[in-house]
Order: sequence, then structure tokens, then C-alpha cells
Amino acid sequence: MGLAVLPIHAYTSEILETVAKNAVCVLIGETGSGKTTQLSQMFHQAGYTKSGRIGVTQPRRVAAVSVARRVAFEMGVQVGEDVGYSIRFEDRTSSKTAIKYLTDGCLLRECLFDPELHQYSVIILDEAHERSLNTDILLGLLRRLVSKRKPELKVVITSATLDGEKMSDFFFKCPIVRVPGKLYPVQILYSKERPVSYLDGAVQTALDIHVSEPPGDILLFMTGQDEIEKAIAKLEEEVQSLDEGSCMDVVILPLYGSLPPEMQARVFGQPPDNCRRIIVATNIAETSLTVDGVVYVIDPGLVKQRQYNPASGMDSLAVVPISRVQAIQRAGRAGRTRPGRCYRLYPEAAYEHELLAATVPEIQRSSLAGTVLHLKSLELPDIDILDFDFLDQPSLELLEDALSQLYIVDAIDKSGSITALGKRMAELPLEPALARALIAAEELDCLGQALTVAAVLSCESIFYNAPRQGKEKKRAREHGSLPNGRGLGDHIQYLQIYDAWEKNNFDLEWCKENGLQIRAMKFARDVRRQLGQIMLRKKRDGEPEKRESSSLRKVGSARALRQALCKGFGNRLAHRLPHHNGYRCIGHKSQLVQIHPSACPLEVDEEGLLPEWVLYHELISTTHPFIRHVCMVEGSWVEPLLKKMDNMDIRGLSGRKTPIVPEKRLEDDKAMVMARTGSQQVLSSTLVDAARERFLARKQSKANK
DNA sequence: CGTTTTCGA
Repeated sequence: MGLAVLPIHAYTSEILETVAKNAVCVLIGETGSGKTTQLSQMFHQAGYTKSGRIGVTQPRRVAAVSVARRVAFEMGVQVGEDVGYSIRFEDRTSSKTAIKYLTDGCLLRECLFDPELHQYSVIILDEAHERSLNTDILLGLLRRLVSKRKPELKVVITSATLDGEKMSDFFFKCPIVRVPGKLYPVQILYSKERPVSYLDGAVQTALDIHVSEPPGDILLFMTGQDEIEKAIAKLEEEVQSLDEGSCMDVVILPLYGSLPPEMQARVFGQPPDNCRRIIVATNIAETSLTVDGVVYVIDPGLVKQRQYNPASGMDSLAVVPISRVQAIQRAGRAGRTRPGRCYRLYPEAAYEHELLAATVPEIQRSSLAGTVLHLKSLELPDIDILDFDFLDQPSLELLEDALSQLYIVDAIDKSGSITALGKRMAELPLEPALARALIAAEELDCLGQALTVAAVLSCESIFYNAPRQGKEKKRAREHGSLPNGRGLGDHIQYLQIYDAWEKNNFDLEWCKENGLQIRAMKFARDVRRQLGQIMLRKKRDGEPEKRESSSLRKVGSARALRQALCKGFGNRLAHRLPHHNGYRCIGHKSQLVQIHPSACPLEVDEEGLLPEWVLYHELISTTHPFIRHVCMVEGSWVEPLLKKMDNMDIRGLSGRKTPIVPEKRLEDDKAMVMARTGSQQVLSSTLVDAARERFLARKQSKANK
């Protein structure tokens, strides 16, 4: 077979010489340079695999797998032999494996068992410019390791033009090798000013291109599912009104992460002849997925980005301007197959002066509890977490928050040293709070259930939210027949749903019928299996096999399960929200925090009222900064509650865009209760107090009898 | 009457 000559081949000797002379080097290789597939082979041929393996990290699983396949093919070997890959749930390597592709998360996990990574003679950190949380931690660890394992370990960091110097400085001013890429020119067109509505502006631009420009697909970036659907609806409407025959046919396709795989596949299928495609996508199309045939890119310049607020311990999603690196990346999507065009819906001055040069790295906008625990468990000598060398230092608040989170779940002691418990927790691929809950569950004999809950909480929503169907009033949501936890809360509901699925032999059709995300359910099953194995491995000492596996099926009372979850999440919020003293909380995902019923002043009584309280933080911090606490409660009991409470101050809440309680600033110390039924209502804090009093009075009168 | 980007162990 004839293998194409790639730009990187011309640099072979320069690269090999640099690597021979230096422990680390930075390689700047633009898209199409061939670095991802060729570097490893180059080192293999140069004999570096005689003393160990070549490890190449990728930020994404699919990339690790597909690149390994490609390289195996080029070398004429089977995947899993000389060339292999290792990703979560799947290790395709053997003792023969000389070149190993793996996700950066996987390499990080290997550090736990072998901090000096002795199996490797070369480590290539690919796509380091993407600055994923895991890559950043690896960068910090490798910086230490390089000096330690000199001269037998070689490290190559591949990065983009922009931060090559920075990477080199970080690695003791190591040399930089530049390799050109292979991309067609993309003409950039700026708007004179920002459109009033970027959605309308984007739709209009797409139509203009469609009616006046030569063939070629259009890629339009939007921030989320909802926006994508709106844009598509508008586009379709406008396209309808075009004169028939005035231009070519057009298909409009959505593309976003939670879109079911078969729908995503439509974007990669063969387009009909003589028909233009308009693909409306989230930033998934920026790096993760590449759509062939795109010639025009429309870039409104925004992304939805997760942000973590250490003061409240919550993350939120915010629409923010993209960085220049992202803008360049988006434009590049137009030049993969031939020269293209990128329409930026903002002025050039905005690009130059308003956009950040690079995206704020994830390490500066995530909770670092897991990261810090990981680093602590490596027991690196002479290390002070607050002083660890990161390429970009996270804020002190972020680090202190991580330490306090870890202290609360007993993972570290007062002096900041990792505890035995903390060590066990570090081995579980979970956020520390959930890891703590699992260990508590083991002691409370409800591990089986806790595993399920932890697994379901580790995946994206298991519910499939179908796009709105036309103008039908009722939203097509099919999971009405699923167990609802009987008011026992989301966790119990997850447990019941998973158990029901298991009873149906993990049938995928069953998932479909009940409106569940097949992908998420499968993922939960894999996670559950993996977590179970890790929990067992730790317990193994001295215990017979059979007993072990039965502990995975152990089922305790709902109360035991709650207690276990509380052990992980308990106090976390109470700790931060002194207004809520007396309320204990357990967390649900990262945005919702439930107050445990047993600690709620309006406890469940014989009438079955008040099964749970939920604090909905995102609402508090992002939309309505004047509201300090919002309690969101399940619909099932709201009505009886409303009936019971008279003289209530109920205010309607109609969506995020309109303010609740307009123009009225609330006192800081007033907790708000938001009741969630079909419609949402806000109750004032005095009602909570009144209800609490009544509850206590009733309890008192019962006690007197 | 409202719903969430994207990766990863």
C-alpha cells in the first residue's frame, strides 16, 4: 500500500536529534502535519522501544482508539499486539505492545500504581494545547518525572503555535520543533458590528451563503441544544419561502453531544447529490467531530462553558465569548478539503481586543477536590499542594476549597496528610464525595444500591429529552410510567429505574420505550461494574471469593442508603451556607443539592408530606443573584402543602429570562422556597418558618398524648 | 411552565 508522505516526514532527523539530546521537547504541529500517527513510529524505528514502551496520550477515547488502529494498519500488525490502546473499560495491549495509545485520564490512573511510569521510555502528550484538566495534571507530574528519570525517559509535548513558548518555559526552556500542517486557506470575513440577535444573524448569514455562494456545506456554531433547535426551525421556515428552483436543495442537520447516535450519524453519511447541507452544531464540531465537506463556517463567537464557583461549591454553565484559539480552530473547519470561508459575526476589533487569547484552562474553572486527592495519594515527597507546579496556577480559593472538601469527607486530616480512607477513595474513579459515600455504604451494608446510585450519577442524564415535536402542546416525554421514587427523591428513583432495567435483562428496547438514554444507561452499567471491582479488590485481603461478590448485591434499607450518601455529601453545603444551619444536605449531580429529609425541619410525617427539599443553586447564582436560597421541592406533595399553608405569599416564576419577584430586592437572610409543580412558584421564607413551627407544635402535641 | 458544552478515570 502506498502511504502518503506527510509534512512531518521532512523533519524526522531534526526531531530525532532534538530528542536524543534533550529529555523534553515541544513539538508544534498544526493539523494535518501527521504528528499523531507518525511520531510514535518514528521513535519506534529509532530504537526507543528496546528499553520500554512509547505512550501517546489523547484527550479523547475515540481518538486513542482510531489512531491506534491507523498506526497498527500502517505497520501491518494487529491492534493489541505491537500497537495497542488503553481506555477506560477497555485495555487492548499485551506484553508485546511497544506503542500504546491511551487517554490522558488513563495515564493519570497508571500513575497511581507506578508513579514513575517505568513501563515507558517515551511519553508523548498529544494535543496538550487543548489543556484538559487531565493534561494539565500530567504536565505538572511529568515536569517532576523528567528530571528524576533522566536520561532514560523522553517526553514530547505537542502543542499549538500559541503556547509553544509557554510550554517550553515550563519545561526548563526545552527546544521547540515546528512542523507545518496541511490546511487549505480560509478567508475570514468579519461583521461590521455584532448582530442584535446572533441567532437571527447566523440564520440570515446561512441563507445568504446558500442563495449566492457556490456549492459546499455550511457549519454553523450555536451554544446548545435549545438554540440549535430554534435555529433549525427558523432556517427551515426561511428555506420554505425561497423561490422554487432559484437555488439548490438544502438539508439542515443538528449536531450536539446528547443527540442519539443514529441522528449524529446522519451528518457523516453520504449527502444527496446536488444538495447543500447546513449543519448546526455545538462546539462538539470544533475538535471532537470533523464533518467532511464543510466549506463555509459561521461563527457567532460564543460557547457555553462550565464554571466552578469555589465560594458556593457549585458549577454553572455560562454563555461566554470564545477565545482567539477557538475562533481559529472554528475557522480551520472550513479548510479541510479545499479553500473555504469563515464568517465571524463580530467585528475584527472585537477579535483583536475583546477575545481572550486562549480559553481559560479547565484547571482554573473546575472543582479540584479529585485532582488534589489524586496528587496527595501519590505521596510525592517535598510537595505542597498549594505550591505545586502547574502550567497555569489555579487560584488559591480553588485549592483551598479542594482541601476543605477533602477534609470534610475524611480524606485528609487536619495537617493536610492523606488518610487511609483517602487512599481508598483516590482509587475510585469518582468525585471524592461519591467515593466517600460508597465506602460508607459498604459499612452500612448497602453497597449494592450505592454502587447503582453512584454509577447513575456519574453519567449524563439518563432521561432522553426529545426535541419539541412541532406545535404539539404536550411535550413528548415518554418516561411517565417509570418508577418515580415515590417521593423518596431522585437517588431512589435512579435506583428503581436501574433495577427495573436489570429485571428486564438490560434490554435496550426497554430503555427506548421508557424514554431513557441508551448511551447513558450502558455507561452506568459499565461504571457500576468497574466500581464494584475496585471496591472488591480493596476488600480482598483474607476474605473468600464468594462472600465478596455477595457484598456487591447487598441491599439495605432506604435509610441506610441515605445515610451513606449523606456521609459523602453531608455537611458539604451546610458547611458553606450558614443560613441553613441545622439542615443537612446531600448532593445530586453538581447543580442540585438536596436537603436530607431526616434533617429537614418539615420532616416526612404520617401523611407522607414533604419527602425532600432541593436547593437549586444555579438559579441562585446565575439568574437571580439577590435570592440566597431556593428550595425546590417535588411536585407530588406541593399541593397538599399549599392547602395546609394559608396566608402564603406565592409568586409565579416564569422561566429564567423573566425575573422572579420583579424589582423587589429580597433581604439576604431570607430563604426562598420554590415549589415545583407543573408551574413553579416561589414562597417566602416566613412560610417555611410558619410550617416549621406548626410541624414542631404537632410533634409536641403528639408527644404530650 | 423549563431542561445542560464538551471531554475523561
